[in-house]
Amino acid sequence: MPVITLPDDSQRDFPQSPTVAEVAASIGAGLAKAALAGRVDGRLVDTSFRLDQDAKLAIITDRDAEGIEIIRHSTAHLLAYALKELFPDAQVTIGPVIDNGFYYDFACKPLTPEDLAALEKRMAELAKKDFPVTREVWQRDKAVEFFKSIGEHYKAELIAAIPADQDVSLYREGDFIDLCRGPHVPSTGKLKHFKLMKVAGAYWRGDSKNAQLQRVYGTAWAKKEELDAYLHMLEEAEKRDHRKLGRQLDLFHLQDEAPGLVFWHPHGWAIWQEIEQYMRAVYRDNGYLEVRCPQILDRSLWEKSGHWEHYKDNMFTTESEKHDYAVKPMNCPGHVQIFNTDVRSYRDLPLRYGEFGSCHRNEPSGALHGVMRVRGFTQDDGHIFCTEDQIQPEVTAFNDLVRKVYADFGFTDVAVKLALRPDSRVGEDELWDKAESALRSALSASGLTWEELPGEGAFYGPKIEFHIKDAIGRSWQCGTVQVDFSMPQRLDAEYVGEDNTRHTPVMLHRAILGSLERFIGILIENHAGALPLWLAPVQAVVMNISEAQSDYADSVAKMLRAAGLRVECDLRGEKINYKIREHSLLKRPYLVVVGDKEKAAGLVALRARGNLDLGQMSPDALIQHLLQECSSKGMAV
RNA sequence: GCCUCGUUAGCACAGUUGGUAGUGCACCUGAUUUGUAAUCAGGGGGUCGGCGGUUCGAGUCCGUCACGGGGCACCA
Repeated sequence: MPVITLPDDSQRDFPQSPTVAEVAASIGAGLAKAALAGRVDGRLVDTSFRLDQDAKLAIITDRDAEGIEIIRHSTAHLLAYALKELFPDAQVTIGPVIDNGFYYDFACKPLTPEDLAALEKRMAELAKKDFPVTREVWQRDKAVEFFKSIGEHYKAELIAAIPADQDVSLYREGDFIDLCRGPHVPSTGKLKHFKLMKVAGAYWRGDSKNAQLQRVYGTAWAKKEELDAYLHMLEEAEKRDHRKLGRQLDLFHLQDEAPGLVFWHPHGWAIWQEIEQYMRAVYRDNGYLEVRCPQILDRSLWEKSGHWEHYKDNMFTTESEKHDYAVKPMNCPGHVQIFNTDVRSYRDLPLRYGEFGSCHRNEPSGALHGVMRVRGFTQDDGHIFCTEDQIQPEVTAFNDLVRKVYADFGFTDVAVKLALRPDSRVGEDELWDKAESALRSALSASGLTWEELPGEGAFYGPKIEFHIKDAIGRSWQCGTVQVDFSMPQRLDAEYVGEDNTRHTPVMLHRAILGSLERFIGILIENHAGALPLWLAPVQAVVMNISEAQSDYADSVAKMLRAAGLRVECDLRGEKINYKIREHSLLKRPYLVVVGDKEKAAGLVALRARGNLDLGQMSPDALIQHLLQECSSKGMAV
């Protein structure tokens, strides 16, 4: 007679072993209806699961995170069911849950958008029939045979990879049966708010040598409002697309003759310069020495650094007078060359070099995306040469610096990840232990919490990654700090220690913004093009109402420019409404209007982005207002 | 690089079952001198991505190449 303990610690006795669904029903009819699954002693199970001994049980509904995952997972199965109905020759493979939804990979003919619409319709029909979803346990070999017999060879291959002595669970709904660990919703009627998003190619087992499958992406939610909100977020993301805004706001362009390389227009370059000058001050105020290294270096150096062997496919190479050269894909070897030009003492360490390093990498054409992923980019790259004992304090200081810089750009939600040793790596395990624990203690010392990613580190050392969250909830990896024991050695960097013998320094690779191109793209999307005043390419537009005030307008613009502000002057013979509209669409932070009244009083009328009337003020007061907002890095609305 | 969907004026798009191209904005000219999100009138502009094919006839159908979007793979 099992005793079931519920999350509120209340206990219920049952005369015989109840199922999860029966326990839910004993609590209330509403809960019975809402139940999607159960968590029994921490393990997720179907509502049909029978509790034959004492257990802790939580009923999972769509208000639980697990509930939504189960809905998404079951919706993926529903998609497979619908697809097998429409295309009986198709083979199913895998269909996992992902952020906001799910996907399912199929071996079948290429799917069109019309196919997606038809699939979605069929899914809705199948859901409406409210088929029970039932679980069956099979012997592994029988399951393999069964899937082979119905022509599901991918599925058979997946099951064959499961140990022979292990039973497998299959789920059946209507005429469809699929291998799955579960749990699933009790019936297809629980699946109401979903949408198929897109179809794309994907490789079997994620390997480009394998067959290409058709991957259908979908989204699924517990409530209609959640689905609508998600679709709205996607629309919002589309509106914020930096490629579109880059053209509308005349910031940059790309063209066929220079794939993955950006032409920065005057307004885009103004943003760039503001950021570069800001970061230059960050270097200066934090003990970095700015340097500049050559773009092109001889092959022999790249061979020594290991790039020629490990990174050649991504490097642009060139030849002159029988010498091979490569355009630099990274700045680190150059910085080591500067380090090596003198005998360094332990007293010189830590030695920090910073560079706005322009790098080129021959990225695959399919990887290119606006200014976010390019072939030519500039990093706010720095390398710190230090001793092993200095790793921890240097990394701690860097953690603080990164978050301060992000805050200045308006990003306060920063996730930290620690990527640990990969299988293929250089260096003794002892060194890795030391490096990883130095990074961990640096993170603790900074008061940060972090997620660890085993196996994701670089071959030369572990790394911390900083991910910033933007205004619509998307996450972008920007900053990183990496410990490198290998390159200083390969490139013969040395310092003389306290013991008067030569040692190899440790090198920390670090970047805060990552690539300037990409960071500007992120800023554009984060602010939907309406950059905060200090970054805005044009900070104010002075405009006259009629020709009579053009001299005065011009003199106001000159005063603002003399104060260091980026200002345009619009003296065209257009109506003020027209000018306001045009400059508002260009997302200019401030519009300065002067008419006869302002001219006579020596004032200006100020309008801020977002339709805000700030009234009249003197040009001096305006300048104070703008400069103060710039220095506070005040955020755009 | 692979799969897929696209490519029509500077930009955003329309173009019905094949019958030698349209709309809006932008641009140019003229008039208007305007008080906080579009003044009026006129005008110019396209080898419909390239090449080949089917056809009396192709923006429209077929093939191919280039480029772009999305995804996959890649991202030291």
